[in-house]
Parts: sequence; C-alpha cells; structure tokens
Amino acid sequence: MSASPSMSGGAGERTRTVVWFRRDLRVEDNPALAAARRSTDTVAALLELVRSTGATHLFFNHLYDPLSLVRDHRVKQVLGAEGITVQSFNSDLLYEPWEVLDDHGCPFTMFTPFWNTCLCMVDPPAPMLPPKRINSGELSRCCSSDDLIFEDESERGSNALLARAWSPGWQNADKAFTAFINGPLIDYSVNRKKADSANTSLLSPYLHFGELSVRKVFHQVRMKQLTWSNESNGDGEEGCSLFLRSIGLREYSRYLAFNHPCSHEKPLLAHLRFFPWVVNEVYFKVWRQGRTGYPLVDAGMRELWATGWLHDRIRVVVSSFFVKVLQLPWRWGMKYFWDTLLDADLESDALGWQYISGSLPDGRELDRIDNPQFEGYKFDPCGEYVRRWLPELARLPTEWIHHPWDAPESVLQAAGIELGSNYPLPIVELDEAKSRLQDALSEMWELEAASRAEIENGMEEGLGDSSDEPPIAFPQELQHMEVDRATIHTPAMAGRRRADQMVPSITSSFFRAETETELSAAFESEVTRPEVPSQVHFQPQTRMEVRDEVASDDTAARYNGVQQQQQYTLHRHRVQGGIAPSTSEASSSWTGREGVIWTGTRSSHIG
DNA sequence: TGAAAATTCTA
DNA sequence: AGAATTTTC
Repeated sequence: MSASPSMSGGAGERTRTVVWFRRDLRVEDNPALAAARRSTDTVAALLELVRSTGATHLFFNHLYDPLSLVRDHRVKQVLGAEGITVQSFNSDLLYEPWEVLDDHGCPFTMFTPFWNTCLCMVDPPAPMLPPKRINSGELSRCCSSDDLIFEDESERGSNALLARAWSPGWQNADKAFTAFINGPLIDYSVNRKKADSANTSLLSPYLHFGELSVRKVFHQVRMKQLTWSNESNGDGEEGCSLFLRSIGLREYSRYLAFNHPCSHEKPLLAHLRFFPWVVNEVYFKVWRQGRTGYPLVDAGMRELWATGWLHDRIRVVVSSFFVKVLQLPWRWGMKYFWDTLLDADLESDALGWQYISGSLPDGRELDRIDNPQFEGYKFDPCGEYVRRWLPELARLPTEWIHHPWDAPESVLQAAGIELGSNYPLPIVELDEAKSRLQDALSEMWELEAASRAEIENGMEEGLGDSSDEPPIAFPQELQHMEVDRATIHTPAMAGRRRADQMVPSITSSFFRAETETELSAAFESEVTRPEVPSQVHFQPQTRMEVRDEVASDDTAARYNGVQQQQQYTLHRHRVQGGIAPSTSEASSSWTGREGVIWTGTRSSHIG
C-alpha cells in the first residue's frame, strides 16, 4: 500500500506492504491502527489505514487460497467504493492459474501435462529491478516495520536457537540463491536423492515469504541451463530441469488450490472420504517424537523437530508412513507439518499430503506401502543421516542401520542397543500394515459404492451429511504437548497464538466470525470462482474493476463447465452455512522441494 | 543383435 | 508395485 501513486508496476518485487498483506495485518499489535484495535478484519483495518494516511492507491499481490481470494475481492470492492484505486499483481507465480489450460480450455488435473504446458508457454517477464525510490508518505512515520510486533517475549525466547541458523531478509535470500546456482545446482541431478540438505537449494522459506522472486529464480536457472547446454553438460542441464520442476510443483500447488478451493481440507478424489482412518493418538505421538522403530522415519521426524526443515524425499517417507502404515488421518499430519516446518506453505503442503494419501489422480497409489528400510538404503546408503539424528543407533553397522530389528543380538549388544528399551521395535509391522490397509481399502470401496447407490436411488437428500468427510477432531492433547516441548526445544510453534497462523482453514473461528456470510454466499453459487483479477497488469486502470468482474465470470463459467467433466468430485456446494467440519483448525505445510535450515517463527520472518 | 536381467523412476 | 529404461550377456 502506498500513500503515493508514484509507486507503480509492483509486479516484480514485493514490497513490505505486500508482505503484510500476505498474512493479514495484525491490527491489534499495530499502534498506528489503534482505532481498529482488536479487529481481525483486514478490510476494515485497511480502510482505516487508508483514511488515516490519506492514501489514494492500494497495491497488492495475488494469493490463491479461498480465504484470500474472498478477502481480496472484498478489499477491491470496499476500497474501490471509497474511491481508492486498487490494483493487484501476480508476484508469487510464473503464470496465473487461470492462464494455464489444456487444449479444450480446461484446467489440468495432472502435474506433468500442466508443467509441460507451462514450459512451452512464453517465458514469464523477467523480474524488474526494485524501484529506486519509494515515496511512502506518511506511512513510514506512522507504522514502520519496527512498530509492528511480530513475536512476543515467549516467542522470542523459543526462537533464539533457530534464529542462530536462519538469516531472514531478501539480501540473505539472494545470497542463498546465488550460492545455490553457482554451487549445488550443477550436481543437482546426481545429488538430489541424498537425504541431507547440503545439495538442495534451501530456498523454500524465502520463496514462501516473498523474499525471493520465483521469476528471478526461473530466469537465472534457465540461463544456467542454456550455458550448460552449450557446453554439452548433460547432468548440469538435467539438474536445471529437475530443479525447475520443483518450482513447477510449487506453481501447481497454487493451481490446484485455485481450481479446488477446498483442497487443503478435502480429498480431491471423493472416495477418500470413506477411508476408515485410524484415530490413534498414541501412534500420532510416536510418529511426532520419532519413535516408530523405523530409523529413516524417526531420523526425519527428529530433524523436522530440531530444524524445521526436511528434504523433499524424507517428507514423502514420513508422510507416507503416516498415511499408509499408521493410517492416521492425513490432515493431522498436515497440521503438524504446518506447526513445525519453517517453509510451511498451505498450498504446497496440501498438495504434498494429497499426493501421498492417494487423493490426486496422478498421486501415489493408495495401496502401495513404501518400505522405509529400502528407502533408507536408497536415500541414505551409508546411514550417515540416521546416525546424525538418532545417536542411539550411531554405533550400529551400516548393514543393519535401516533395519535394526533384524540385527543379531551380538551386533546390537556391541552397538549398545537394546530394542524396546533405548530404541523401539517397529510400532507396526509392515506386513500387518499391508493387510490392515487392504481391509481399509475394501471397506472404503464398499462404503463408496453404497453411497453412490443411495444417491442413484434419489436419496441424496437423506444423506447430505454422509458425503462429507466424517469429522475427526484434532487431538486436543497435541496443543498442550507441543507448547511444552516447544519451550524445551526450539521450534517454530512455541507459544504461537492461533491468530498468528492465519491458516485459511475454512473453519477457523476467524473465518466464521468475519466472513461467513460472504463465504457461504461465495461457495453457494457455482459462479463463485472468487474474483480472479485477470490481466490486471497492463491495463489502464479505469475500467479495471469492470474487466475484473467480466474476466472472473468468464473464468468461473469455464471452470464450472470443466468441473462436470473432471473426475474430481469436490462438492463445493455443500460447503455452505455451517461449512464443512474440518479436522484441524490449521493446516499444513510441505513443499515438495527445497528448504532452509530455518530459524525464527513464521511470524517473525516477515520483517 | 535380441532377450533377459537389473536398475530407476514415479507429483 | 509396476512401468519404463538401461545394462548385461
């Protein structure tokens, strides 16, 4: 937001204002907004701010989760009606979700064709240089970033350790990026399967918080690729493709969120609603603590807790173990990721968990259980990773490091390990998990068939509720436990207040309180594709609002047409009034990709 | 050169 | 787990 109209074309770099907008202004902490104190309504807060500063223009960048889409649209309406010029931009993505369509003009339902299409499109415009000067008018005086309180004392304390390893800010983002493309990128294709972080870009938190522009990443990696291609460095070139692909996954997560507004809460494939999840809080706790008895899983969970980061592959390992072996409800895991990962990202994490839990057309097969032992030798052949995070196994020879339960007693003794005592036996045997999974799947298909039969018999009125996923309450106990642990350890969630998370969960209290009517209205009518500002950038802005509306209606129409043909069954129309019961009040996190050894809470990153 | 075996990859 | 690709003989 700028008090002066001189700041134009913010499409390239984010500005501080935009960053504020990403996670909702915390009005209650901002002295400049005393009038709006206690308000959690962004629109009211902005209105107040605009009035008090005399701003004439408002600029912001797009977000694609349902909460933001609705809210941002309201901002346009309300502030527009006040005579404020409101202009929004794409800054988070290479291409806007509504720009990427298949031959029939329909949104893709699978990643590969989506990404191939992206790669064939005209390259996104190169990022712009930052403006030489921003005339921030009254704004800088009345609410500089120093006045905004992003963490309280207890948060500050619990973040101290993480802060040592993490360097936020765009300069550091830039440094990390340069280091990556001049270093590990060339060997990315060879090294990417190793479990440790040395070979990954560790950029995901910077990307998440808008400290690094995806378009900049895209262009520079493309240039490297060209260079290596000319030198016929096949590996280097392939590394670039693979790395860009992980950027593509991030794009795709927004794409999915946009096309399926509930994808962070509901499985995209309808039958998953009938899966009989094992509601077992002991399993859940054991998983969180890294005491499952499977070394690779446990090492991952310990690393996650200690550093707030996990390699992409290990995210797949632990989450797939969670869903397939423990058969816990995936949204619990997603919530835990959200709480612990420093690159926690709603869209990316929802994509990841849906992929793992078999909810995507191109996801992993539901009936396939990955064997952590084999994965262990694949990603961590020498056992270094396991030894680093599980000191109790440090003296175990590599031969047994990923399956200590098979090791001869003498070997265990020599390594100082007593299974069941200082390292657990497998909490669930894989064979047992397999048969349990088979049973669960048959049950799921039976229920699904029964439900479909009933619907065909015209009984859908009677079972309106049953087609929603049965609500599985998020374990209460987790809240307390995490706070306890957080004060002892370092990680991210310590003392975080609920409001800080601002997870666009449709069921969050914030949402209900502030926007329920609007949202239900939004989801009720099928014409709701919430207000996608289309082609905003290069238009003179007089007619912009009008064009927006038209464009978004267009998009909506197209979307609805598509919706029928897709195999996804996302009963958006059911999400009304009470709004679908959700497992978790928050959501998830996960990025199929890079990360940073991250330090600091989410809320403290923003500065 | 072709079939069989081994390895790799899967969003 | 299974398809696709590469290596082996």
